[in-house]
Amino acid sequence: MAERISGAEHEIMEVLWREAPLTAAEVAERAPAERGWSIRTVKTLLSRLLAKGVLAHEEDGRRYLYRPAVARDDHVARESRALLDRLFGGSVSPLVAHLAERDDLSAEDIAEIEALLKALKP
Amino acid sequence: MAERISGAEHEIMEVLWREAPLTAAEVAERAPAERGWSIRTVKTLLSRLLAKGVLAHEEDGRRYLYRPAVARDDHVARESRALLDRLFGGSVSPLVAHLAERDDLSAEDIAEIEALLKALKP
DNA sequence: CCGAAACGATTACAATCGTAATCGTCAATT
DNA sequence: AATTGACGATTACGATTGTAATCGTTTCGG
Repeated sequence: MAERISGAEHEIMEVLWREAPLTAAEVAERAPAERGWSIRTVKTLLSRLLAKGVLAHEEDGRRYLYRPAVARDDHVARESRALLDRLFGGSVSPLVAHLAERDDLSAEDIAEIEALLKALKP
Repeated sequence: MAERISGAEHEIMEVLWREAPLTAAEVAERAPAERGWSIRTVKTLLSRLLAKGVLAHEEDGRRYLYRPAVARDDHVARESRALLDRLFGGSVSPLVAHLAERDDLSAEDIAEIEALLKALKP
């Protein structure tokens, strides 16, 4: 497993992580409108995701019902780790430091993170 | 600008962000050994990065000296933002929450982030 | 019962990527 | 002067990606 998911494929996965199972047509309806995908394109992406093993399908008459075969959380964890490794030596604090330096942290972000961390200590 | 840098290209950029200017041969020497790249491959990647405008070159006799044309910080900021947008609704605290839930935060991480945030307040 | 619509499967095709090899040229060595 | 080696430029080629179109088959509406 641990198959690579491309950008367009990811958008499809987001639809199915939000709601599943769905038919191809339903996925197409729920896909981000700004991509302007034809139903054909959506079906191609669904096939590729099936082939990669990150989607599962069950037959519903002549159609398929698709559902995720990997948890969003697992995927998110892998992607996050990859970014931290690639850009920040593998740990989070440099990321936070970086965002702080670039004034990319709102007061809310700061408050939320502090609350989170406080809750972590017993 | 804002050209897309691929994975292999990124490794080349890391070399030049660390030390520049360098000749193609020097970049090849310093590239991660585990990639096992031939000098040809490194040269191809350098050309592509030049074409994308993220590297600059100056002539040194018959050779080129390469140096970054974009700051690592800017690149890192763009990549980080892209990940936060794609996976966490655009803000950092969900990322931290996610890592915390998955026990992916060491005590050190927590301490460092707290120190960082404390330093941010007036 | 027949034609149209809908499905999944297969095929298409250009762009990017990873990984080079070849080509033409110049310079240093014999 | 002829040869060898190093350089950048150009070309190669299969895999992946984005974005579909076509094909063969089934089903549904008339």
